[in-house]
Amino acid sequence: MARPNQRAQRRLDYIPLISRTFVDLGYRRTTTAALAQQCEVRENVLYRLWPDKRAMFIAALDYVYQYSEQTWDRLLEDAVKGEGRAENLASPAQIILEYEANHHGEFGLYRLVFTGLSETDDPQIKASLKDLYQRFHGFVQKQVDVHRNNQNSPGAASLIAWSILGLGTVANIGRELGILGADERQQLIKNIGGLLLDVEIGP
Amino acid sequence: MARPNQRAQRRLDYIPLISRTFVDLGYRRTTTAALAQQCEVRENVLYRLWPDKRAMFIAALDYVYQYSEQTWDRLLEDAVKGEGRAENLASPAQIILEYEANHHGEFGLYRLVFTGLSETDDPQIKASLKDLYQRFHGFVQKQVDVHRNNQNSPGAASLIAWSILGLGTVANIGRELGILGADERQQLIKNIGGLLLDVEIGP
DNA sequence: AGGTTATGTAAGTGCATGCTTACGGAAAGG
DNA sequence: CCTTTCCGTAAGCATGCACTTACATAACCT
Repeated sequence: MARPNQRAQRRLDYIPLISRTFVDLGYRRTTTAALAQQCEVRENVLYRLWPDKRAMFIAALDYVYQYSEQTWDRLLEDAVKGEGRAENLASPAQIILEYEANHHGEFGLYRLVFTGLSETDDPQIKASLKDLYQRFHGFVQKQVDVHRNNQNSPGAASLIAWSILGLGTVANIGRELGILGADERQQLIKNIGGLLLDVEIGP
Repeated sequence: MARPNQRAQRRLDYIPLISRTFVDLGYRRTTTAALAQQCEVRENVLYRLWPDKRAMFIAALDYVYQYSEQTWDRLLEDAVKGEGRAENLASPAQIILEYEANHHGEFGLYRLVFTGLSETDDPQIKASLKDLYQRFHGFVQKQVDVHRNNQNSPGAASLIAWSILGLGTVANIGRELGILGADERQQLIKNIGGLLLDVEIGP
């Protein structure tokens, strides 16, 4: 026997570059040649790590979401640490809203989702996208639940989480198209998002 | 001279079919061959009516949005007529929310937008999309303004309109991916949307 | 050392696809 | 009737692109 394969590691090396390419170009416009160039290898090197282009895209989806969630988690951890001395009353949900209001989806999560939504005839891509969105919604819902102390009707947090996802989505579309200014975007996420967190939902 | 051309009319004949194809397949997966087949003509007939595939897509965008807005306008007219005798207190905004809660974006407007968003490197497509979204936002904002009697801070209606667009967007994504059930979708648009209409926005 | 396997480089293949060209015929105006 | 312009059909072209094959080299294990 000889040479243990390091495919797992190499996948990890290339995935950020691959993700960036899919984010910038979209699924269809991303050619395998472009991916290879971005990774500074030949195309067939990538084909030794994934069976086809679709698999590369799915891996990118997974990576970008995981990376985003990790970022939010770290953000919350840091907030907890810094909270010792101050009268910081912000809930995790508020902290994330504040953060997202001032950042601009730099991971490209939404762009991947948009381009993926044009490929939902492919069962695997659709399934990956579904999984991503469920995790995303679940994550937000958890924060909403904590914020509200689970005190309201059980479905409320889910609805609010969806609404907040909607805010983020439309904020990104507006920015992408150059319609929504930075200040308006900020208000949208922070003010409306903040209102949604505390909204009372009747039957 | 001979034979006045009827290109305008023929464009009108084909655009619904072309739109449907773009909605179903997305921009990239829609081949000119598929468009031609759908219209029951040869490809080159379409190329006599539009300079290229992109122009066909832009025409489809325009058509689908116009059709949607027309539908809402008619809905409001009908509501006004039927209102004579009853104690119907619903505002136009509420009527549209109610309608959208029970329908499912059958015009495919959102699907066109999603697929178009992967083509925003093309200046013409981006410009068309921007125009569409501005009209869409303007339309919703107008309804919100009427509902609120312009009484609040000037920016409020715009923010609320964006939020409602967000609700519609995420509702369509959730449905597309099979995550959001019909009932939850309905609540999202009607209940949360209704709350947003009357929300008070502080400074 | 030697054999096995991963990795690098290069070229190529087959098909899909946006778009074009060529031509025969039909309709309308003079 | 005759000319001019539009319309239908068919074939084709050039390119782009996902994916493959072939082979040389370098790394690792026993």
